[in-house]
Amino acid sequence: MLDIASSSLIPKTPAASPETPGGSGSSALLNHMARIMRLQAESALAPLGLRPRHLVALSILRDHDGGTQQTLAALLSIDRTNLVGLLNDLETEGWIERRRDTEDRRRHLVVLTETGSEKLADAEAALVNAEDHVLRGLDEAQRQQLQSLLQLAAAGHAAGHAGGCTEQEPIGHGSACLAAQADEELGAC
Amino acid sequence: MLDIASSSLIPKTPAASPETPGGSGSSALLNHMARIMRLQAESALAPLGLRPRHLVALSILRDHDGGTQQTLAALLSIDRTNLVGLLNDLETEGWIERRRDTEDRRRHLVVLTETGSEKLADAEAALVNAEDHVLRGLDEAQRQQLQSLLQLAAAGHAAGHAGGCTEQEPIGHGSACLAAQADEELGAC
DNA sequence: CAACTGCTTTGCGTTGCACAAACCATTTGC
DNA sequence: GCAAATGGTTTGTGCAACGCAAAGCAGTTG
Repeated sequence: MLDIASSSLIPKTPAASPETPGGSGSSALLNHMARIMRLQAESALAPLGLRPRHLVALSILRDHDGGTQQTLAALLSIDRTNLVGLLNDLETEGWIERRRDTEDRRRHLVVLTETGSEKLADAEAALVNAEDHVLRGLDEAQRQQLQSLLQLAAAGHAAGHAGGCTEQEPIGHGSACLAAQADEELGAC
Repeated sequence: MLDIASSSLIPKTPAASPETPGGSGSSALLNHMARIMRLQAESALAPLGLRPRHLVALSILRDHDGGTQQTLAALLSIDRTNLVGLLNDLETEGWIERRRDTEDRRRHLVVLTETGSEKLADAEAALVNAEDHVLRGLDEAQRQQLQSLLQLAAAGHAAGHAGGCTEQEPIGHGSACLAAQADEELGAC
């Protein structure tokens, strides 16, 4: 006999009880919602010549303008050889510039150009409908709340680089953090 | 001259103002945080023989047990040929079963097995540290809040399938939703 | 000046998909 | 009764987004 009660598309219980310490279940939910958002974002961004990974990089650059490639790779948690390719895309379009650090000419400082800032603003305007659609289960206040919490989490992650280990290393490895070292150097200048 | 003020890892301004209608900026933040979470999750899940996409599928199944493959594909927003491969993985491990629908023998109903429920619980226990680490910028109440908002968003997405178009189609296409059709059929039984 | 660092290029491999075509079993509608 | 449609499966191709390794160049450091 068909089990009707359990076959509805509407979830019957939350994945984790609200009182669960450490909030287990966030991982699956983040993955799931991010994937759905990305599918919508790809359609919205394609006419602008952007891909979601470009958007993420430009957003991070807006907040961390003028940092080194090392710190960017750490913030984005990607391999530096992949960062090079990503920045090549953005530079080719004129959205960023690599500027040689006068204090250490081995380094580039990566800055968002005016064109890049405008493109990012265009992209975010293009995404409003996509985000409204994907987040239609939330009201306006809840969307703001989600955004704020994600921003706090991202800031905590960035700050964690200043004080801890790289994301690529699983938790517990004690090696010095590249971003932390770079940040300390900048702080000392 | 090195621009110290703009080179810190700590973001200087939020990506979007809290009063921005539609909360633009969620897309980049979701992508970014999901990727960071996934990197940690992969390490935590590997000893259990799970990958993040397995975790997402098992989590969705816990909430939507006994649904058809069609509705699962719609919920997960993946192509049905990819769903077959994903379910083959889960079935091989004994975490799910495909049961023939006695009312329509073309269909399988996909159910989480007891082994699968246990494996999912194990996975979530393994992820507690990863989630604590990735979300260390949030306090306990904020993590619960984030989880609740993501669950609401996921529920809204699932409900949206009951009443609207598929995720694969960009917003605005008016074709009938497969999941909506399936859910209506189930509701009528 | 050797050793190290920041970045770049090239190459290889894996994962997670989308998409297409073809097929089988079953149901539906005329 | 049968053609058309449906649910699922298999095979194949291609692509994006990575990780990782090796090698090399320019520049800095001790």
